[in-house]
Amino acid sequence: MKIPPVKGTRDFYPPEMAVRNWMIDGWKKVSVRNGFEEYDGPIFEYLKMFQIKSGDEIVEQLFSLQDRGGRDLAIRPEITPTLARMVNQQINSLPRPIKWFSVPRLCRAERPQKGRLREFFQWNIDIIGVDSSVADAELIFTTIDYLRMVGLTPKDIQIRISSRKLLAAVLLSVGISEDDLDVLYALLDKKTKLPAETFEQMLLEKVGEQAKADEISSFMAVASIDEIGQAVTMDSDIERAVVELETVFASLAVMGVAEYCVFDPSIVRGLAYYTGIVFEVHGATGELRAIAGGGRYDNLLRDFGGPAISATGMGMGDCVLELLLREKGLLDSQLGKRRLDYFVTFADKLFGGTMYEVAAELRSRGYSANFSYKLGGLSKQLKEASAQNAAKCIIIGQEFAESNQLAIKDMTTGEQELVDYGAFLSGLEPRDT
RNA sequence: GUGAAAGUAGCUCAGUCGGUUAGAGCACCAGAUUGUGGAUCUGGGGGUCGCGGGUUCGAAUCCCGUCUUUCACCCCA
Repeated sequence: MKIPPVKGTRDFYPPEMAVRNWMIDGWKKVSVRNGFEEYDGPIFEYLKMFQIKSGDEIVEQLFSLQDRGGRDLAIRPEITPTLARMVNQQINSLPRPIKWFSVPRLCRAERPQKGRLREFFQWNIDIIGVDSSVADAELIFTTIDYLRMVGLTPKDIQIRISSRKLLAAVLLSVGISEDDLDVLYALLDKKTKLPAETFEQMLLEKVGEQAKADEISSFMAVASIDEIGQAVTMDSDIERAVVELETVFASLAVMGVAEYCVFDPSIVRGLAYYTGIVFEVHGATGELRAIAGGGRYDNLLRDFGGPAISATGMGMGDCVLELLLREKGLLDSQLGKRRLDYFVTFADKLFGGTMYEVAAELRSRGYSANFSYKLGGLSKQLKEASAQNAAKCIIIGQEFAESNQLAIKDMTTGEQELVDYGAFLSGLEPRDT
Protein backbone atom coordinates (compact mmCIF):
# COMPACT_ATOMS: atom_id res chain seq x y z
CA MET A 1 0.00 0.00 0.00
CA LYS A 2 1.35 3.37 -1.00
CA ILE A 3 1.18 6.01 1.68
CA PRO A 4 1.34 9.62 0.45
CA PRO A 5 3.06 12.43 2.34
CA VAL A 6 0.80 14.33 4.73
CA LYS A 7 -0.94 17.45 3.40
CA GLY A 8 1.16 20.57 3.70
CA THR A 9 4.42 18.77 4.50
CA ARG A 10 7.65 18.55 2.51
CA ASP A 11 10.12 15.76 1.89
CA PHE A 12 13.68 17.02 1.98
CA TYR A 13 15.63 15.04 -0.62
CA PRO A 14 19.35 15.91 -0.68
CA PRO A 15 18.88 18.98 -2.96
CA GLU A 16 16.09 20.39 -0.77
CA MET A 17 18.01 19.52 2.36
CA ALA A 18 20.96 21.47 1.01
CA VAL A 19 18.73 24.54 0.65
CA ARG A 20 17.34 24.13 4.13
CA ASN A 21 20.75 23.72 5.70
CA TRP A 22 22.18 26.67 3.81
CA MET A 23 19.33 28.89 4.97
CA ILE A 24 19.49 27.77 8.58
CA ASP A 25 23.28 28.00 8.68
CA GLY A 26 22.95 31.61 7.51
CA TRP A 27 20.39 32.41 10.18
CA LYS A 28 22.60 30.93 12.87
CA LYS A 29 25.73 32.65 11.64
CA VAL A 30 24.07 36.07 11.58
CA SER A 31 22.47 35.50 14.99
CA VAL A 32 25.79 34.64 16.56
CA ARG A 33 27.65 37.56 15.02
CA ASN A 34 24.94 39.90 16.30
CA GLY A 35 25.44 38.59 19.81
CA PHE A 36 22.53 36.16 20.14
CA GLU A 37 22.71 32.76 21.84
CA GLU A 38 20.78 29.73 20.66
CA TYR A 39 18.06 28.01 22.64
CA ASP A 40 15.35 25.47 21.89
CA GLY A 41 12.44 23.83 23.67
CA PRO A 42 10.26 20.76 23.20
CA ILE A 43 8.31 20.31 20.00
CA PHE A 44 5.09 19.96 21.98
CA GLU A 45 3.77 21.83 24.98
CA TYR A 46 0.59 21.84 27.02
CA LEU A 47 -2.30 22.94 24.85
CA LYS A 48 -3.06 25.59 27.47
CA MET A 49 0.21 27.29 26.70
CA PHE A 50 -1.02 28.32 23.28
CA GLN A 51 -4.46 29.35 24.50
CA ILE A 52 -3.19 32.06 26.83
CA LYS A 53 -2.52 34.75 24.28
CA SER A 54 -5.01 33.72 21.71
CA GLY A 55 -8.60 32.90 20.97
CA ASP A 56 -10.36 29.84 19.62
CA GLU A 57 -9.42 30.53 16.01
CA ILE A 58 -5.79 29.92 16.78
CA VAL A 59 -6.57 26.82 18.79
CA GLU A 60 -8.43 25.47 15.76
CA GLN A 61 -5.24 25.78 13.77
CA LEU A 62 -3.24 23.73 16.24
CA PHE A 63 -2.23 20.13 15.86
CA SER A 64 -3.29 18.87 19.25
CA LEU A 65 -3.14 15.45 20.83
CA GLN A 66 -3.78 13.70 24.09
CA ASP A 67 -1.09 11.59 25.67
CA ARG A 68 -1.78 8.31 27.46
CA GLY A 69 -2.11 10.12 30.74
CA GLY A 70 -4.93 12.24 29.34
CA ARG A 71 -2.81 15.41 29.09
CA ASP A 72 -3.92 17.83 26.37
CA LEU A 73 -0.87 18.72 24.30
CA ALA A 74 -0.21 20.61 21.08
CA ILE A 75 2.62 20.71 18.58
CA ARG A 76 4.14 24.18 18.77
CA PRO A 77 2.77 26.65 16.19
CA GLU A 78 5.29 29.23 17.42
CA ILE A 79 8.11 29.22 19.90
CA THR A 80 7.48 32.51 21.68
CA PRO A 81 5.37 30.96 24.50
CA THR A 82 8.16 28.42 25.09
CA LEU A 83 10.65 31.26 25.21
CA ALA A 84 8.49 33.08 27.75
CA ARG A 85 8.18 29.93 29.86
CA MET A 86 11.90 29.23 29.76
CA VAL A 87 12.88 32.79 30.59
CA ASN A 88 10.31 33.06 33.37
CA GLN A 89 11.60 29.85 34.97
CA GLN A 90 15.08 31.28 35.40
CA ILE A 91 14.42 34.98 35.28
CA ASN A 92 16.31 35.71 38.49
CA SER A 93 19.51 34.03 37.44
CA LEU A 94 19.72 34.90 33.77
CA PRO A 95 22.23 37.64 32.97
CA ARG A 96 20.66 40.52 31.08
CA PRO A 97 20.12 41.55 28.46
CA ILE A 98 18.78 38.25 27.22
CA LYS A 99 19.53 38.01 23.48
CA TRP A 100 18.41 34.60 22.31
CA PHE A 101 17.66 33.02 18.96
CA SER A 102 16.14 29.77 17.76
CA VAL A 103 15.26 28.02 14.51
CA PRO A 104 12.29 25.87 15.53
CA ARG A 105 10.29 23.53 13.35
CA LEU A 106 6.67 24.62 13.67
CA CYS A 107 3.28 23.22 12.66
CA ARG A 108 0.02 24.97 11.98
CA ALA A 109 -3.07 23.23 10.61
CA GLU A 110 -3.84 25.95 8.09
CA ARG A 111 -4.88 25.48 4.52
CA PRO A 112 -1.63 25.32 2.55
CA GLN A 113 -1.05 27.89 -0.19
CA LYS A 114 1.75 29.83 -1.81
CA GLY A 115 4.42 30.49 0.80
CA ARG A 116 2.50 28.75 3.55
CA LEU A 117 2.68 25.11 4.55
CA ARG A 118 1.62 23.13 7.59
CA GLU A 119 5.15 22.40 8.68
CA PHE A 120 7.95 24.94 8.36
CA PHE A 121 11.02 26.44 9.95
CA GLN A 122 11.15 29.88 11.46
CA TRP A 123 14.08 31.96 12.56
CA ASN A 124 13.28 33.75 15.82
CA ILE A 125 15.38 36.38 17.55
CA ASP A 126 14.36 38.06 20.78
CA ILE A 127 15.79 40.64 23.13
CA ILE A 128 14.36 40.54 26.62
CA GLY A 129 14.85 43.06 29.38
CA VAL A 130 15.76 46.12 27.34
CA ASP A 131 13.24 48.97 27.34
CA SER A 132 15.28 51.15 25.03
CA SER A 133 14.33 51.28 21.38
CA VAL A 134 17.97 50.50 20.61
CA ALA A 135 16.94 46.88 21.09
CA ASP A 136 14.23 47.26 18.42
CA ALA A 137 16.72 48.85 16.07
CA GLU A 138 19.20 46.06 16.72
CA LEU A 139 16.57 43.45 15.99
CA ILE A 140 15.75 45.12 12.70
CA PHE A 141 19.43 45.45 11.92
CA THR A 142 20.04 41.75 12.55
CA THR A 143 17.15 40.91 10.24
CA ILE A 144 18.61 43.09 7.50
CA ASP A 145 22.10 41.78 8.21
CA TYR A 146 20.91 38.34 7.12
CA LEU A 147 18.85 39.48 4.14
CA ARG A 148 21.74 41.61 2.93
CA MET A 149 24.19 38.75 3.35
CA VAL A 150 22.18 36.49 1.05
CA GLY A 151 22.18 39.19 -1.60
CA LEU A 152 18.86 41.00 -1.20
CA THR A 153 19.18 44.72 -1.88
CA PRO A 154 16.90 47.67 -1.00
CA LYS A 155 15.50 47.22 -4.50
CA ASP A 156 14.36 43.71 -3.62
CA ILE A 157 12.99 44.16 -0.11
CA GLN A 158 11.73 46.80 2.25
CA ILE A 159 11.45 46.90 6.03
CA ARG A 160 8.23 48.75 6.84
CA ILE A 161 8.27 50.10 10.33
CA SER A 162 5.59 51.64 12.50
CA SER A 163 4.60 51.88 16.14
CA ARG A 164 1.63 50.47 18.00
CA LYS A 165 2.19 53.15 20.63
CA LEU A 166 1.87 55.83 17.97
CA LEU A 167 -1.21 54.25 16.45
CA ALA A 168 -2.86 53.86 19.85
CA ALA A 169 -2.10 57.47 20.75
CA VAL A 170 -3.52 58.70 17.46
CA LEU A 171 -6.67 56.61 17.77
CA LEU A 172 -7.24 57.76 21.35
CA SER A 173 -6.71 61.40 20.39
CA VAL A 174 -9.26 60.99 17.62
CA GLY A 175 -11.74 59.85 20.23
CA ILE A 176 -11.71 56.08 19.89
CA SER A 177 -12.28 54.35 23.19
CA GLU A 178 -9.61 52.10 24.64
CA ASP A 179 -11.89 49.05 24.37
CA ASP A 180 -12.30 49.45 20.62
CA LEU A 181 -8.59 49.57 19.85
CA ASP A 182 -8.09 45.83 19.29
CA VAL A 183 -10.97 45.59 16.84
CA LEU A 184 -9.63 48.57 14.93
CA TYR A 185 -6.11 47.13 14.78
CA ALA A 186 -7.50 44.08 12.98
CA LEU A 187 -9.21 46.31 10.42
CA LEU A 188 -6.33 48.74 9.93
CA ASP A 189 -4.00 45.78 9.43
CA LYS A 190 -6.02 44.92 6.32
CA LYS A 191 -5.72 48.35 4.76
CA THR A 192 -3.27 47.37 2.04
CA LYS A 193 -5.10 44.12 1.33
CA LEU A 194 -8.53 45.66 0.73
CA PRO A 195 -9.67 47.94 -2.10
CA ALA A 196 -9.48 51.57 -0.91
CA GLU A 197 -13.24 52.15 -1.08
CA THR A 198 -14.08 48.98 0.81
CA PHE A 199 -11.60 49.93 3.49
CA GLU A 200 -13.03 53.47 3.88
CA GLN A 201 -16.50 52.05 4.15
CA MET A 202 -15.55 49.46 6.78
CA LEU A 203 -13.62 52.05 8.72
CA LEU A 204 -16.61 54.39 8.78
CA GLU A 205 -18.84 51.57 10.01
CA LYS A 206 -16.43 50.82 12.83
CA VAL A 207 -15.86 54.37 14.09
CA GLY A 208 -19.29 55.79 13.36
CA GLU A 209 -18.33 59.36 12.46
CA GLN A 210 -16.99 60.55 9.12
CA ALA A 211 -14.66 63.06 10.79
CA LYS A 212 -12.98 60.36 12.89
CA ALA A 213 -12.66 58.04 9.90
CA ASP A 214 -11.11 60.81 7.82
CA GLU A 215 -8.55 61.62 10.47
CA ILE A 216 -7.57 57.98 10.84
CA SER A 217 -7.36 57.62 7.06
CA SER A 218 -5.15 60.65 6.70
CA PHE A 219 -2.83 59.28 9.37
CA MET A 220 -2.69 55.90 7.66
CA ALA A 221 -1.73 57.63 4.42
CA VAL A 222 1.21 59.52 5.90
CA ALA A 223 4.38 58.82 3.91
CA SER A 224 7.01 59.97 6.38
CA ILE A 225 7.41 60.66 10.06
CA ASP A 226 7.69 64.41 9.39
CA GLU A 227 4.19 64.51 7.95
CA ILE A 228 2.49 63.07 11.03
CA GLY A 229 2.11 66.56 12.52
CA GLN A 230 0.13 67.70 9.49
CA ALA A 231 -2.20 64.70 9.49
CA VAL A 232 -3.18 64.60 13.14
CA THR A 233 -3.40 66.92 16.11
CA MET A 234 -0.29 66.29 18.16
CA ASP A 235 -0.46 65.55 21.87
CA SER A 236 2.21 64.44 24.34
CA ASP A 237 1.60 60.69 23.82
CA ILE A 238 1.86 61.03 20.06
CA GLU A 239 4.93 63.18 20.48
CA ARG A 240 6.65 60.53 22.62
CA ALA A 241 5.85 57.77 20.13
CA VAL A 242 7.15 59.89 17.26
CA VAL A 243 10.40 60.57 19.09
CA GLU A 244 10.83 56.85 19.69
CA LEU A 245 10.31 56.08 16.00
CA GLU A 246 12.77 58.79 15.04
CA THR A 247 15.32 57.26 17.41
CA VAL A 248 14.89 53.86 15.79
CA PHE A 249 15.35 55.29 12.30
CA ALA A 250 18.37 57.29 13.44
CA SER A 251 19.95 54.16 14.92
CA LEU A 252 19.33 52.22 11.70
CA ALA A 253 20.91 55.03 9.72
CA VAL A 254 24.00 54.92 11.94
CA MET A 255 24.16 51.15 11.43
CA GLY A 256 24.16 51.74 7.69
CA VAL A 257 20.88 50.11 6.72
CA ALA A 258 18.64 53.17 6.33
CA GLU A 259 18.14 52.37 2.66
CA TYR A 260 16.18 49.26 3.57
CA CYS A 261 13.87 50.99 6.01
CA VAL A 262 10.73 52.99 5.53
CA PHE A 263 8.06 54.35 7.88
CA ASP A 264 4.67 52.87 7.07
CA PRO A 265 1.70 53.59 9.36
CA SER A 266 -0.30 50.80 7.71
CA ILE A 267 1.91 48.21 9.42
CA VAL A 268 -0.20 47.14 12.37
CA ARG A 269 0.32 43.38 12.80
CA GLY A 270 -2.64 41.09 13.43
CA LEU A 271 -3.34 40.51 17.08
CA ALA A 272 -3.45 42.60 20.21
CA TYR A 273 0.00 41.35 21.07
CA TYR A 274 2.33 44.20 20.25
CA THR A 275 2.88 47.25 22.38
CA GLY A 276 5.50 49.35 20.61
CA ILE A 277 7.61 49.31 17.48
CA VAL A 278 6.24 46.90 14.85
CA PHE A 279 7.74 45.98 11.49
CA GLU A 280 7.38 43.70 8.52
CA VAL A 281 9.72 42.73 5.71
CA HIS A 282 8.13 42.72 2.26
CA GLY A 283 9.34 41.95 -1.21
CA ALA A 284 9.47 45.09 -3.35
CA THR A 285 6.86 43.77 -5.77
CA GLY A 286 4.46 43.06 -2.92
CA GLU A 287 3.26 39.87 -4.58
CA LEU A 288 4.37 37.57 -1.81
CA ARG A 289 3.18 37.66 1.74
CA ALA A 290 5.46 39.13 4.40
CA ILE A 291 8.91 37.54 4.63
CA ALA A 292 9.32 38.42 8.28
CA GLY A 293 7.60 40.35 11.00
CA GLY A 294 8.13 41.42 14.54
CA GLY A 295 7.91 44.05 17.16
CA ARG A 296 7.81 44.89 20.82
CA TYR A 297 5.56 42.94 23.16
CA ASP A 298 6.19 44.23 26.60
CA ASN A 299 3.51 42.11 28.33
CA LEU A 300 4.80 38.78 27.13
CA LEU A 301 6.50 37.48 30.26
CA ARG A 302 3.76 38.81 32.51
CA ASP A 303 1.09 37.07 30.39
CA PHE A 304 2.90 33.81 31.04
CA GLY A 305 3.00 34.31 34.77
CA GLY A 306 6.30 36.11 35.05
CA PRO A 307 7.43 39.60 35.97
CA ALA A 308 6.68 42.65 33.82
CA ILE A 309 9.85 42.63 31.79
CA SER A 310 9.95 44.08 28.32
CA ALA A 311 10.68 42.12 25.17
CA THR A 312 11.01 42.61 21.45
CA GLY A 313 11.25 39.90 18.82
CA MET A 314 11.29 38.91 15.16
CA GLY A 315 10.21 35.82 13.23
CA MET A 316 11.14 34.83 9.67
CA GLY A 317 9.72 31.73 8.00
CA ASP A 318 11.57 29.63 5.45
CA CYS A 319 8.79 29.25 2.85
CA VAL A 320 8.33 32.82 1.60
CA LEU A 321 12.06 33.52 1.90
CA GLU A 322 12.83 30.57 -0.36
CA LEU A 323 10.28 31.72 -2.94
CA LEU A 324 11.81 35.20 -2.99
CA LEU A 325 15.40 33.98 -3.20
CA ARG A 326 14.49 31.63 -6.03
CA GLU A 327 12.69 34.43 -7.84
CA LYS A 328 15.78 36.62 -7.59
CA GLY A 329 18.08 33.80 -8.68
CA LEU A 330 19.96 34.04 -5.40
CA LEU A 331 19.55 30.43 -4.41
CA ASP A 332 21.28 28.41 -7.11
CA SER A 333 24.10 30.91 -7.37
CA GLN A 334 25.06 30.61 -3.71
CA LEU A 335 24.26 27.04 -2.98
CA GLY A 336 27.34 24.84 -3.15
CA LYS A 337 26.77 21.51 -4.85
CA ARG A 338 27.73 18.37 -3.07
CA ARG A 339 31.49 18.23 -3.24
CA LEU A 340 33.57 15.18 -2.53
CA ASP A 341 37.25 15.78 -1.73
CA TYR A 342 38.54 12.53 -3.17
CA PHE A 343 37.31 9.61 -5.21
CA VAL A 344 39.65 6.65 -4.95
CA THR A 345 39.98 4.34 -7.96
CA PHE A 346 42.11 1.42 -9.05
CA ALA A 347 43.49 0.64 -12.47
CA ASP A 348 43.85 -3.02 -11.66
CA LYS A 349 41.73 -5.21 -9.41
CA LEU A 350 44.94 -6.16 -7.68
CA PHE A 351 44.78 -2.83 -5.82
CA GLY A 352 41.21 -3.13 -4.56
CA GLY A 353 42.44 -3.56 -0.98
CA THR A 354 44.74 -0.56 -1.21
CA MET A 355 41.79 1.50 -2.45
CA TYR A 356 39.90 0.88 0.81
CA GLU A 357 43.03 1.64 2.81
CA VAL A 358 43.64 4.97 1.05
CA ALA A 359 39.99 5.98 1.40
CA ALA A 360 40.06 5.12 5.11
CA GLU A 361 43.26 7.13 5.61
CA LEU A 362 41.72 10.16 3.93
CA ARG A 363 38.53 9.86 5.96
CA SER A 364 40.39 9.57 9.24
CA ARG A 365 42.19 12.80 8.34
CA GLY A 366 38.89 14.60 7.87
CA TYR A 367 38.60 14.44 4.08
CA SER A 368 35.49 13.14 2.35
CA ALA A 369 36.31 10.16 0.18
CA ASN A 370 34.35 7.58 -1.79
CA PHE A 371 35.13 4.68 -4.06
CA SER A 372 33.08 2.61 -6.44
CA TYR A 373 31.31 -0.50 -5.22
CA LYS A 374 31.44 -1.93 -8.70
CA LEU A 375 34.43 -3.83 -10.00
CA GLY A 376 34.35 -1.93 -13.27
CA GLY A 377 37.19 -0.52 -15.31
CA LEU A 378 38.89 2.78 -14.57
CA SER A 379 36.69 4.55 -17.05
CA LYS A 380 33.59 3.54 -15.13
CA GLN A 381 35.10 4.62 -11.87
CA LEU A 382 36.03 8.07 -13.17
CA LYS A 383 32.53 8.44 -14.52
CA GLU A 384 31.17 7.75 -11.07
CA ALA A 385 33.65 10.27 -9.62
CA SER A 386 32.34 12.92 -11.98
CA ALA A 387 28.76 12.11 -11.06
CA GLN A 388 29.67 12.64 -7.41
CA ASN A 389 31.39 15.93 -8.21
CA ALA A 390 34.72 14.80 -6.79
CA ALA A 391 37.44 17.45 -6.68
CA LYS A 392 40.22 14.94 -7.15
CA CYS A 393 40.66 11.32 -8.07
CA ILE A 394 43.32 9.02 -6.75
CA ILE A 395 44.32 6.29 -9.19
CA ILE A 396 46.10 3.28 -7.81
CA GLY A 397 47.92 1.38 -10.53
CA GLN A 398 51.16 -0.22 -11.58
CA GLU A 399 53.20 2.73 -10.19
CA PHE A 400 52.00 1.82 -6.73
CA ALA A 401 53.35 -1.70 -7.02
CA GLU A 402 56.60 -0.49 -8.49
CA SER A 403 57.44 2.63 -6.48
CA ASN A 404 54.64 3.21 -3.96
CA GLN A 405 53.24 6.11 -6.01
CA LEU A 406 49.66 7.30 -6.44
CA ALA A 407 48.32 9.23 -9.42
CA ILE A 408 46.38 12.27 -8.23
CA LYS A 409 44.04 13.60 -10.89
CA ASP A 410 42.51 17.05 -10.63
CA MET A 411 38.98 16.63 -11.94
CA THR A 412 38.55 20.29 -12.85
CA THR A 413 41.69 20.73 -14.95
CA GLY A 414 42.11 17.08 -15.88
CA GLU A 415 45.80 17.26 -14.93
CA GLN A 416 47.38 14.46 -13.01
CA GLU A 417 50.63 13.89 -11.15
CA LEU A 418 52.43 11.01 -9.48
CA VAL A 419 53.18 11.32 -5.75
CA ASP A 420 54.70 9.07 -3.19
CA TYR A 421 51.94 7.59 -0.99
CA GLY A 422 53.65 8.48 2.30
CA ALA A 423 54.50 11.98 1.11
CA PHE A 424 50.93 12.46 -0.02
CA LEU A 425 49.50 11.56 3.36
CA SER A 426 51.97 13.66 5.32
CA GLY A 427 51.41 16.55 2.92
CA LEU A 428 47.68 16.72 3.65
CA GLU A 429 46.59 19.78 5.58
CA PRO A 430 45.13 18.68 8.91
CA ARG A 431 41.36 18.98 9.07
CA ASP A 432 38.76 18.73 11.79
CA THR A 433 37.71 15.13 12.08
C1' G B 1 -13.77 26.40 7.02
C1' U B 2 -15.48 28.64 1.55
C1' G B 3 -14.77 28.86 -3.87
C1' A B 4 -12.18 27.59 -8.61
C1' A B 5 -8.76 24.69 -11.63
C1' A B 6 -5.74 20.48 -12.15
C1' G B 7 -4.00 15.10 -11.32
C1' U B 8 -1.10 9.98 -17.29
C1' A B 9 6.57 6.90 -15.85
C1' G B 10 11.05 9.83 -10.77
C1' C B 11 10.25 15.04 -13.54
C1' U B 12 7.89 18.01 -17.75
C1' C B 13 4.10 16.65 -20.81
C1' A B 14 1.42 14.21 -25.54
C1' G B 15 -2.59 10.80 -25.97
C1' U B 16 -7.71 12.30 -32.04
C1' C B 17 -14.97 11.12 -31.84
C1' G B 18 -15.02 6.49 -26.02
C1' G B 19 -12.03 1.50 -29.64
C1' U B 20 -6.40 -3.27 -30.36
C1' U B 21 -0.51 -4.00 -26.45
C1' A B 22 -0.82 4.03 -23.19
C1' G B 23 3.78 7.32 -25.78
C1' A B 24 7.95 11.27 -26.04
C1' G B 25 11.89 14.23 -23.88
C1' C B 26 14.75 14.56 -19.50
C1' A B 27 16.45 11.49 -15.39
C1' C B 28 17.98 6.39 -13.95
C1' C B 29 20.51 1.54 -15.27
C1' A B 30 23.54 -1.14 -18.85
C1' G B 31 26.66 -1.64 -23.24
C1' A B 32 29.98 0.63 -26.91
C1' U B 33 34.94 1.27 -23.31
C1' U B 34 39.89 -4.17 -18.80
C1' G B 35 44.90 2.75 -17.46
C1' U B 36 41.46 7.99 -17.79
C1' G B 37 35.52 11.31 -16.35
C1' G B 38 31.84 15.15 -18.15
C1' A B 39 30.00 14.20 -24.52
C1' U B 40 27.78 10.95 -28.06
C1' C B 41 25.37 6.56 -29.82
C1' U B 42 22.65 1.96 -28.78
C1' G B 43 19.69 -0.75 -25.60
C1' G B 44 16.93 -1.57 -20.96
C1' G B 45 13.94 -1.08 -16.58
C1' G B 46 10.05 1.80 -14.89
C1' G B 47 2.49 2.80 -15.32
C1' U B 48 -3.63 -0.11 -10.80
C1' C B 49 -3.69 6.71 -16.29
C1' G B 50 -4.51 9.75 -7.96
C1' C B 51 -8.28 6.44 -5.52
C1' G B 52 -13.46 4.43 -5.38
C1' G B 53 -17.99 3.85 -7.76
C1' G B 54 -21.24 4.56 -12.15
C1' U B 55 -22.62 4.74 -17.64
C1' U B 56 -21.04 1.51 -21.84
C1' C B 57 -20.07 -4.32 -25.74
C1' G B 58 -15.64 -1.34 -24.51
C1' A B 59 -13.24 4.23 -20.20
C1' A B 60 -6.78 7.56 -19.44
C1' U B 61 -11.07 9.77 -22.25
C1' C B 62 -18.04 10.64 -20.14
C1' C B 63 -20.72 11.14 -14.98
C1' C B 64 -20.62 11.14 -9.40
C1' G B 65 -17.83 10.90 -4.97
C1' U B 66 -13.19 11.20 -2.56
C1' C B 67 -7.95 12.38 -1.75
C1' U B 68 -3.92 15.44 -3.12
C1' U B 69 -1.82 19.76 -5.41
C1' U B 70 -2.14 24.84 -7.10
C1' C B 71 -4.67 29.56 -6.98
C1' A B 72 -8.09 32.97 -4.59
C1' C B 73 -10.86 33.86 0.23
C1' C B 74 -10.84 33.30 5.93
C1' C B 75 -6.65 33.68 9.03
C1' C B 76 -1.81 34.89 9.77
C1' A B 77 0.73 33.78 16.33
